[in-house]
Amino acid sequence: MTQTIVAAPLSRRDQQKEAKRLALIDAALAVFSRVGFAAAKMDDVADEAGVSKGTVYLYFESKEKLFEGMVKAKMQPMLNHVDKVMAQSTQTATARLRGHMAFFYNKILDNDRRQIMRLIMSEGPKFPHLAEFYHANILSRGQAVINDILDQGVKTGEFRQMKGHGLMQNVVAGALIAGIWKLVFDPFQPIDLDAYFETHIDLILNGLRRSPEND
Amino acid sequence: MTQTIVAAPLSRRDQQKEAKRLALIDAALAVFSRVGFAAAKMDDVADEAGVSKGTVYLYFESKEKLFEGMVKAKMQPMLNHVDKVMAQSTQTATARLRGHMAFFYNKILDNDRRQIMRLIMSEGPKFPHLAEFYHANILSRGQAVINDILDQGVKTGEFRQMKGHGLMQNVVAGALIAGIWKLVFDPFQPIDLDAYFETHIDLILNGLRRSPEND
DNA sequence: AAGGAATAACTGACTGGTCAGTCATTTAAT
DNA sequence: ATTAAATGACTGACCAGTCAGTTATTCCTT
Repeated sequence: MTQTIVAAPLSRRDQQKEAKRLALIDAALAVFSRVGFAAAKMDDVADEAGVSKGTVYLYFESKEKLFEGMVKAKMQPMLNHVDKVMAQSTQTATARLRGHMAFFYNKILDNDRRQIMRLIMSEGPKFPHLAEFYHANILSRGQAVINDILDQGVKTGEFRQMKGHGLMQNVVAGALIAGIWKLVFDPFQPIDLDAYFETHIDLILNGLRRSPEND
Repeated sequence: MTQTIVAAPLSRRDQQKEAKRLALIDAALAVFSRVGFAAAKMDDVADEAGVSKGTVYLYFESKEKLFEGMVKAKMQPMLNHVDKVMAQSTQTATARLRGHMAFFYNKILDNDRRQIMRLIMSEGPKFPHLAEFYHANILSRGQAVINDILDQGVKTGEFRQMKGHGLMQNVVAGALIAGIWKLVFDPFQPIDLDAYFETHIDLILNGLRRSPEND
């Protein structure tokens, strides 16, 4: 007998609804990744999620809302991690930067998130809402982490003081390009992400490092 | 009286045709940039070029061919420059890298080419032909230049020897991200390309430089 | 516990609008 | 007069979004 508890009961129905919502989000990512927003068919999303087209509209009021909902849902889990990294200030800045970048390559550049990154670049100008959300929630947090690490490095003397306009973008640029390259040019010239990562971190750490010429 | 010369006569008609072809290419770039490939209407391209839709099909056999033709036409002029840079080996590698990057920011990242870059990223996976063309003709040339400069730098002792997988991508990544940022996130967080360029070249040159720790 | 009403979830045929590509006709250049 | 270029109404396919009808779940009564 189900007791009437204060917290949400989460009935069979609600569980199924939630599962279906997730299935729709996965289907949407798959279809949008494959063909882009404009060419994606709601029927295909429905098929891929194992429901009829009408059902999609019970969960998302339009194709645009589906797209936005999918991006938000897929990005949410990233946000938690960021705070964790912020708290690691016991390590050296060098170690933190390396650790954060490694996380970036492993988790943010996994296939799902790579696709979303590409979709934001493709569709961003047509969905200012979405570009703004992505900037406010994802990018600005990433920026905060990198800047925190860079500031620490300057304080400890690990890194030199740089003027810094666009420093954060330059520090992570290599990783973003790796993600894009994988999606677009890998068939013609594959890259090995592990080796690429080492080059990236080596180049950037050395670029940031205090050195005789830069005092 | 038009004499029958050996070289092409280039009649009024041919001139007009050529002009119309260029107008169509400009119109295509404008429309595709605005809405992407799938959402672009041939009618809009025709309007923007000042012709009727039927005319577009006299010049390009399909929407896809128009897209491909536009990208190729807009990228062709870049190719000449590259060879020029290759020949500048009298300068130091540092100066050449700086010069080439400056060119990159000024010319390759101008608005037209930025848009094309974004279109390649967006539509590349759906147009393998095009991604391949872009890779074979544009990227591989850019790569050759950068690698040539890096090799020279190592020989002269300006740069340290790096293992180098993905080195070229990492060296130019900052510039590509700048272009994308301008198109997608500038409304929310503008970047100043001049200051950004200085940060980029400073970080990379220092990263490449021989330094006591890296011998 | 069973039957049955009430409600929520789901379905897919249909509609209205859109658009790539065609072609009979018109206009312009030679 | 002949040939090339351009037009735009038209066609056929396609697809986002709707909604009347169907099925599954829950709740209520006895």
